[in-house]
Amino acid sequence: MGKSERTRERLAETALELFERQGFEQTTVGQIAAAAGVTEMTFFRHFPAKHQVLFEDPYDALIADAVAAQPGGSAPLRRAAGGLRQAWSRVPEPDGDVVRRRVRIVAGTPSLRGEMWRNNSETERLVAEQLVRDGARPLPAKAAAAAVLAAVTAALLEWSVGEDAPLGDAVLTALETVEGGGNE
Amino acid sequence: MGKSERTRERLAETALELFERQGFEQTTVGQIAAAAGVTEMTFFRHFPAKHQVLFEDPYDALIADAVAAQPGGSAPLRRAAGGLRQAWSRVPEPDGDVVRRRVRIVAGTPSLRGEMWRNNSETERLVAEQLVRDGARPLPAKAAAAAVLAAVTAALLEWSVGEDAPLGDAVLTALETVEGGGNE
DNA sequence: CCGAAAATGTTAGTGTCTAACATAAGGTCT
DNA sequence: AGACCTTATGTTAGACACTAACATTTTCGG
Repeated sequence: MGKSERTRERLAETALELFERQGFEQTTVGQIAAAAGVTEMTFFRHFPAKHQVLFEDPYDALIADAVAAQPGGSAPLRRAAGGLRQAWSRVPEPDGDVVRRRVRIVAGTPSLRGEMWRNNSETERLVAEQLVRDGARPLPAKAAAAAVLAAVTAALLEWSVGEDAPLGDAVLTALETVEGGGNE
Repeated sequence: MGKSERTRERLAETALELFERQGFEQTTVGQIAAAAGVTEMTFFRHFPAKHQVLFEDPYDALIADAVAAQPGGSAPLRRAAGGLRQAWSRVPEPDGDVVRRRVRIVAGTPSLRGEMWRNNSETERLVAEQLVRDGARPLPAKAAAAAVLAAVTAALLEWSVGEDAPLGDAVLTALETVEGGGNE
């Protein structure tokens, strides 16, 4: 394990603690760096922006693949939802509660919610692309991708502030809401 | 018409032109202010942030009301979609092409897409609240609200970059995609 | 025309983030 | 172990978005 990874780890953990204690906006990058024993510049060498300490998800490719693996012929929304469901079943329940702590910060900070969405938009693009490749028109493809990802994101945010219901349940409920939404 | 409104108008128009010509990120607030014949400070007196020159929508309340007016008893997603459809029918087709020009900028600037989402989150909250008031559980309510608004937003973005199909068509297509998504 | 209120200007500062260059720390090979 | 190269970190300087406090001008009703 290189020195770089250790520093990165230390910065991420230190930042999370400070955010929890005094809020995201009230915490300066200088404080994080000092508390981790490095300089401000070093922080930006490891994370391109302050908020990026909270966003490290390699799920994008996984989701796009799962969408591609969905059976063709059904409606875009159904394919997208099915893909998300399958991708979800392959990912282990989040490791520790680090994910929850991070999302909790995001949920409580408006500017970070915006960042989360921006983060999602790459995934959204990949999913929509897959749907188009499978015969959907561009607009329905994008609408379906956006809707499904928004629902899952909503589930994630809701889960983070709740007590300790499993994340899997929240995600499934959200998917059922969009997918089976037409009939009661 | 007070002087304040005239200055605000001038700033918004000047900003839009500069954004179109050289991009949002490449345009500084100082440039906008100078081109409009005022100071940087004056800009921030009229708009709390640089990106806010592009976001002036008073639709929130309208949408929430329309959702509230939906017939009870059906699924959250259907109520939300119906509300959006109804709200849409009450709003006149966008005035000039100023809306399109603005959204086009947003569509082409990742950080602004994030801001757009953050802007939507208030509307999302109101819609979800209405759904809960009408008997839905919190999570399905939030998922439905997020999904429907995300779909409409996707339609808006797609419309802005397209040639000149009517915005109404795009919105209806997006709503049909989420609402009738279960069956093909 | 006068005076209060609103609009704008000035100055100074904080915080995020970038770029260029300088130093230190790590490991490799002989 | 010691020279050597790579990688991690430090330093300095600066652009830009935004805020706060105070000064100045402009507008407008009486």
